[in-house]
Amino acid sequence: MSSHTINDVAALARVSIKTVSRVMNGEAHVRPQMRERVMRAVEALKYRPNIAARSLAGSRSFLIGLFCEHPSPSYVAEALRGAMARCREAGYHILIEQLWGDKTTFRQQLETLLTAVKMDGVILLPPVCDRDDALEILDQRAVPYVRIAPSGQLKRGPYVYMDDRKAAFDMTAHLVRLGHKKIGFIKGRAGHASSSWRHDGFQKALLAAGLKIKPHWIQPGDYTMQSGMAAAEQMLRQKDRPTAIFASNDDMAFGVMAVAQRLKLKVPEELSVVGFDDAPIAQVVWPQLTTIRQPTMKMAVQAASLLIQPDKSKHAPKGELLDFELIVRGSAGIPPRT
Amino acid sequence: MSSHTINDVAALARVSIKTVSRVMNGEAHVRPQMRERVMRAVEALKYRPNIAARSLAGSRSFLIGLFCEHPSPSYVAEALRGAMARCREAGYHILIEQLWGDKTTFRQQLETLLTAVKMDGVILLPPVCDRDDALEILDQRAVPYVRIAPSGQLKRGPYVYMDDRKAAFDMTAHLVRLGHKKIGFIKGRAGHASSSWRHDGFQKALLAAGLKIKPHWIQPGDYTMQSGMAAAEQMLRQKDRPTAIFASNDDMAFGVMAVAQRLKLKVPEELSVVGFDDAPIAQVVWPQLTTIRQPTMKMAVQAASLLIQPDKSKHAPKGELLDFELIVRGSAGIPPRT
DNA sequence: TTGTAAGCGTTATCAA
DNA sequence: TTGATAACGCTTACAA
Repeated sequence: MSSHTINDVAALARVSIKTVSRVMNGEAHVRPQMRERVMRAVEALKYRPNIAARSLAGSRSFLIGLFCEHPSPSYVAEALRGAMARCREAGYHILIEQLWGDKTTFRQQLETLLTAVKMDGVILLPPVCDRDDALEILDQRAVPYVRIAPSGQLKRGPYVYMDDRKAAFDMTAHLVRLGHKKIGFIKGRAGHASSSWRHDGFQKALLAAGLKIKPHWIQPGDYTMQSGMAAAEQMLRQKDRPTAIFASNDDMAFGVMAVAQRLKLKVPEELSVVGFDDAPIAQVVWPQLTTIRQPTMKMAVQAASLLIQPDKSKHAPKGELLDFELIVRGSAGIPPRT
Repeated sequence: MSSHTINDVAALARVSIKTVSRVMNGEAHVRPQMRERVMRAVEALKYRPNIAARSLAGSRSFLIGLFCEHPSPSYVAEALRGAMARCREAGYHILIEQLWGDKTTFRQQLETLLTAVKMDGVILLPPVCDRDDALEILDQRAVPYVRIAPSGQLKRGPYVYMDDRKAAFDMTAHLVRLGHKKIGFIKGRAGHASSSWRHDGFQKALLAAGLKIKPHWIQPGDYTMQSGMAAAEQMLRQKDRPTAIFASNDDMAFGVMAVAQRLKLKVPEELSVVGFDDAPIAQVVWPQLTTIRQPTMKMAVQAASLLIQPDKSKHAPKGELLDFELIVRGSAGIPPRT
């Protein structure tokens, strides 16, 4: 019962271990007849190559690192799902690691990690994917990596992403299509690349629709529910208030909904609210939130694929664009008649 | 720069590789002087033992598996945090794996996994921790495991858990202390062990307080928000309605809150609502939900510890009890005057 | 207390 | 197209 080794398989198939190795790795130059003989022995013994031995002897470890700063955000779970699914197909495994701290701590953690365990590649989740020090160490050690939705350093290495600007554009266009002419916007945290992209998309869409951009309909925010509430207060307490509010993320949109409720403004009859992210809660609040969904799982699948089957061509694109999803739920409707 | 091996360290410290090995593994019978000489070399070269080589040669792999059915639930992230923290201290790493499916699929997945990679131990999260087939395979291969909050098979192997019955008892006592005499209860999904424990604790507390248990104040549920809404309808539409409702989990409590809002019953002024789990949303709804918090992170720390330093004593307890937390927030208050 | 030598289960080298 | 044999970096016996 104790697991068999390559020697057992070789003995049973009456070939050398090298031939078994060739078959297991799908190498060429093996006669079909031999291949089949080996496969039969493999099946019979339920042989599975030992990952540690492979890692030690060969150039592959069948281990892929997934680095995050914190495992709680829902996109981490999504990414995990995608990465695990793709890895399982290919016989790879996910080593999940938490990385954080100032440059010194971080560097030490990462160096220790990389020398202790050889990884065939690494998937970098936000915000780790935006750390210069991480990229520097990985580059230096020639550990392949793919970043998920990075917000900067786009020339540094391969990444998968979605177009925040276009998503914000489309969401705004959706509101316009519903008939809204007075649309408010709550910006994300200053300094975050996503903040400016989303804001940009919003403005482009208003311009394209020939709508006015009133300064007091654009409020600052920092991606927290509190900031969403504050921004909503500002916009809704005024005489000339918007009929729809586009918050740069879901948390702020929930803040808007809370304020609307307090002001006895019915959503969506009197005020449409839309967000960005599709947080799990978006389906729990009432009305459910119209929002943008990042294809996080697909991104992780893609990232894992890039690491498992590295694209040898020199012309491999640095960034792979994946489609977002505009999720229409109940929180946005036609504007009230005036 | 390319990572150094044990030979480099031995050469630099002018000792044999065996001595280096002894030092790295904290073995006894090494003179302090030697130990220090080795340590200096280790520091100088920033040497870290290669995990694959250790795994192949020795009895430890420094790999701990974390098995879940789905990575999304918030307790998975919590457990991940705990396990990663504990593992990092000890130089271990977390291999996270998704396991699911019918007996055949599941068995195949697990067997493949276990023969491919040697793990020093495995942490089993719900609901995987309650699968006979999982325990059977692990037992058979003598892979150490610790289950987190299992709901059955308590004699089969070590586990960490919290006392659901006592938690439900305490929560009920909390409502009684606030002055409630008419308390409704929504049961969890039939068949789940937690359902009966929680129900049991509730009943014990009512008895202890000398309060009546009215049949129509106890409603069935299945842990979904919908079932919570249905149960709340039943209880609140009647003349003689409870002043407080204890839902067996947070999702159902949210359902209760939604119904209360629809019926224009103010929470907590006219109706107190409490839940169980401390889901992330519990802090987002308004009023915030009074609930019970499982010490999931601590459980995972404990579980990892048990695997890293296996308790050799024969008297090792099968189950380690950890304290829950009763989190008092705004959704429960004193009952309305009649 | 220290060191030598033999594996661990693969892949890589190179000859057949 | 195949196969002996030497790594890979470490732990484990066992000897000194």
